[in-house]
Amino acid sequence: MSQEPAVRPRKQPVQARSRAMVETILDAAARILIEEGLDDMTTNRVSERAGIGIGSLYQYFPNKQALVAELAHRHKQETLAAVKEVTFTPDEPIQNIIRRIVRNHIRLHSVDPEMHIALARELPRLGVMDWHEELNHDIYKSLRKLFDAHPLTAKYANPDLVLFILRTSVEAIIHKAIIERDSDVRSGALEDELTRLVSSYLV
Amino acid sequence: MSQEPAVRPRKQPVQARSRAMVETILDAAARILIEEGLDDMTTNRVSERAGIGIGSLYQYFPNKQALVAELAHRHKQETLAAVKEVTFTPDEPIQNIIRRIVRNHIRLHSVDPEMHIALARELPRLGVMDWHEELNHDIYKSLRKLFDAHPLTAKYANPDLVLFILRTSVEAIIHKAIIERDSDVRSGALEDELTRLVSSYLV
Amino acid sequence: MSQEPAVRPRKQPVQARSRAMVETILDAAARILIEEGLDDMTTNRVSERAGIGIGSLYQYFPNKQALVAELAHRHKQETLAAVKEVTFTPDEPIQNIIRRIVRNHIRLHSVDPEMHIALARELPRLGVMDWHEELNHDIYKSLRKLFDAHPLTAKYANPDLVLFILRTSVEAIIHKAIIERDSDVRSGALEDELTRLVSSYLV
Amino acid sequence: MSQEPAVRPRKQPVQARSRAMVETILDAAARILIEEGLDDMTTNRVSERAGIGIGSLYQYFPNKQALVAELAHRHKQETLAAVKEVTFTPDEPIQNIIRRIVRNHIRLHSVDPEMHIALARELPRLGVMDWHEELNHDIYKSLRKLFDAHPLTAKYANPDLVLFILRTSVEAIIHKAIIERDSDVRSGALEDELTRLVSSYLV
DNA sequence: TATGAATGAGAATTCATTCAT
DNA sequence: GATGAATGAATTCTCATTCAT
Repeated sequence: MSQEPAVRPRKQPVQARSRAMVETILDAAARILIEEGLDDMTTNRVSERAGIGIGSLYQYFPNKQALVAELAHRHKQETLAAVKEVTFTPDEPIQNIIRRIVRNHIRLHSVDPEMHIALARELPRLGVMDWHEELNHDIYKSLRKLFDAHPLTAKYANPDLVLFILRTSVEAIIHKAIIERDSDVRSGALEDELTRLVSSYLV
Repeated sequence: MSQEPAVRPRKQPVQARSRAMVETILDAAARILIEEGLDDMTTNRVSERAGIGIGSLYQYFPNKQALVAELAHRHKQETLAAVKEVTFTPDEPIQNIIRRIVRNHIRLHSVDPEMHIALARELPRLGVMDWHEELNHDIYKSLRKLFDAHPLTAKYANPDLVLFILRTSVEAIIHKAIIERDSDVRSGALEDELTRLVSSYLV
Repeated sequence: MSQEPAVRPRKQPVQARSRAMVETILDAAARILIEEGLDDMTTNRVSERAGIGIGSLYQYFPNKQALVAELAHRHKQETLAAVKEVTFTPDEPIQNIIRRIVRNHIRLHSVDPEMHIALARELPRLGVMDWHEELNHDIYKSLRKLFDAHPLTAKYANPDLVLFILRTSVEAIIHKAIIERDSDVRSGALEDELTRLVSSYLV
Repeated sequence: MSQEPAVRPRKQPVQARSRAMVETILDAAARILIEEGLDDMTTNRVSERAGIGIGSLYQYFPNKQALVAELAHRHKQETLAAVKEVTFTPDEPIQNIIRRIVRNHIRLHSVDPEMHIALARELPRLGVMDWHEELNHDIYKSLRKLFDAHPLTAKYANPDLVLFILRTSVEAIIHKAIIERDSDVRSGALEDELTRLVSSYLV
């Protein structure tokens, strides 16, 4: 408490420590969320597993909700980061375009499947219905572009509904296939079939 | 004890009261579940909203879990009751068959949409993943029959995956449409598009 | 409710029925008390096991406490009924007298050992410390007479303490032997040793 | 971190606080147990009387059972700590030996009589029948040694029963005398009489 | 800044007792 | 009288959050 002159590492990496701590906390939270669910993910257990004090956790997250929100946010970011916006030119064969969109979306779901499943399982009751939506935003934009660019749109009385159907089915199928049909995902069979589903529906 | 002329079934007061109480409890529970979620559906709040003593609730439901289970069970029964197994003859136009299957499934989800949504939101974390599955069983059986009866099957290398895709997409689309696109459901537009989706994919 | 003339058995054995009901209730209570303890002997369980309505139980016993009290009272009565006050003449060999006292007390504890054990286990916390005392009253009186009749008393500076010691030891030994050393009780070995203990101490 | 001159053990605040809290809780629990019994010793009342939050109680005792167990454990430890195993040589006058054993056992019961009484009153129904047994273990060992060392044993057909009788009577007499005959305990009269009881029985 | 002891509102559940039928 | 459905105070225990050190 008196004169500890040049003892402390100069230029204390406060930010670095903070970041590390946040990382540690989120890792612990993620593992518990995935393994035991949101109800058993108590803040005390998280801090314990993270090897830090519960007080420190509250230094970085004002409440449990914020912790979960950050978990979801991170997952979304990581996921979206893995996605390249699909671009195309109107004269490109539509099959190719669709296949690229589908492939992109499958990859998007493969980033951290465990977390994806856990969040899909736990978040609905937090009123975070838009979380999934946002993840779908990319494919939505791609499909939208496809619509607007191609003369297909004219064919449909209710293009909005068509888009809704495509989005929803592609999303649900991939989500469930990741959990239940891993081999089909890996083999490319899922990609083939989804491409066919969308293509045949659109054309 | 002998001739009581118009012996109206006397409505055994015991059973009648019991049933009424169970009904009251389940109604209260359902409303809270739908409006506020499973976490806020505490046994005390349910009894309070039902206008009965907490002890009475436990007279009929040994624990909270049993209450939720009965809610889910009821919903499943009511839902399945609304479903007529779709039958058809192989020479019938496939479009018709598919349309009937789709229509049936839409009706199945329209029984008590609020409860359907609430259960879909809350049950996953109770490990009741099979609940949705069971509800889908009917459409699954119909689609399976369609497969087996028609010479379509031969066309697919992986008929199992095709079936999975159809089931999942139809289910997810209807589920979400009920929530988000009520007008399309009512207008029949959803039925049209779904029929088209399945038809074009299968043929 | 109207005219059921000579249907009811004339001279309705109201009292008999009441008695039978009380008996049934006490039997059920006794069994549960012995087998599961006072905490698990809920009034509802008792009425259920007795095959009667809970309301009927409260017709005869104003509260749970009264039920336990009656159980204890009955046991005491049955026990004391099995005891013959030990009488003797001063010129009788003291060994014989002591043996008869001891034998009497052993028999006293053998009446309904299970209930005896159960009550000894459960009653202390109800503040019924005097229950055991009263049961000992008989041996106490016998010993007291022995003291007063024989010239032994003079020998002791504190005859009250001597009596206390005898009462307490005989009681405790028999009580515990009934539970733990059944064979010694039956073989008469306990009687022999207790007689010796008292005799050698007194003379 | 180097030379802090008179580094008084700094009294780790953590441990000190924890200990104090545990002590406070146990004190409150003990008082309620003694004064009102186990049934009225609710966890909330204990925490209230201890002047702490109920949550704090559960920080140190995982459940009510653990609290009672610790109370019993503490009492046993304190009691046993007060006892010096009685040793002797075979040629020592047996009266002396017996007197020392008796005296020892009396002291053993005098440690915290209120708690001793309360535990004896409440523990039986928790199935903790061995608690008293263990406390008696010391006198048992001493008596056993007396038996094995002296040629007395040969005299008895059933030495085991004799030992049982001695143990049970000495234990019961002391236990009850502490409650009912405090003056005799203090005056030494009890010690005298007990010595005489055992001596006359054994020789 | 990090800590973790302390908190207390609130959740699930039990059970002695009442009273309308 | 007999019944048993209904009651609700009371009990054990959890967990998000605070704050003194």
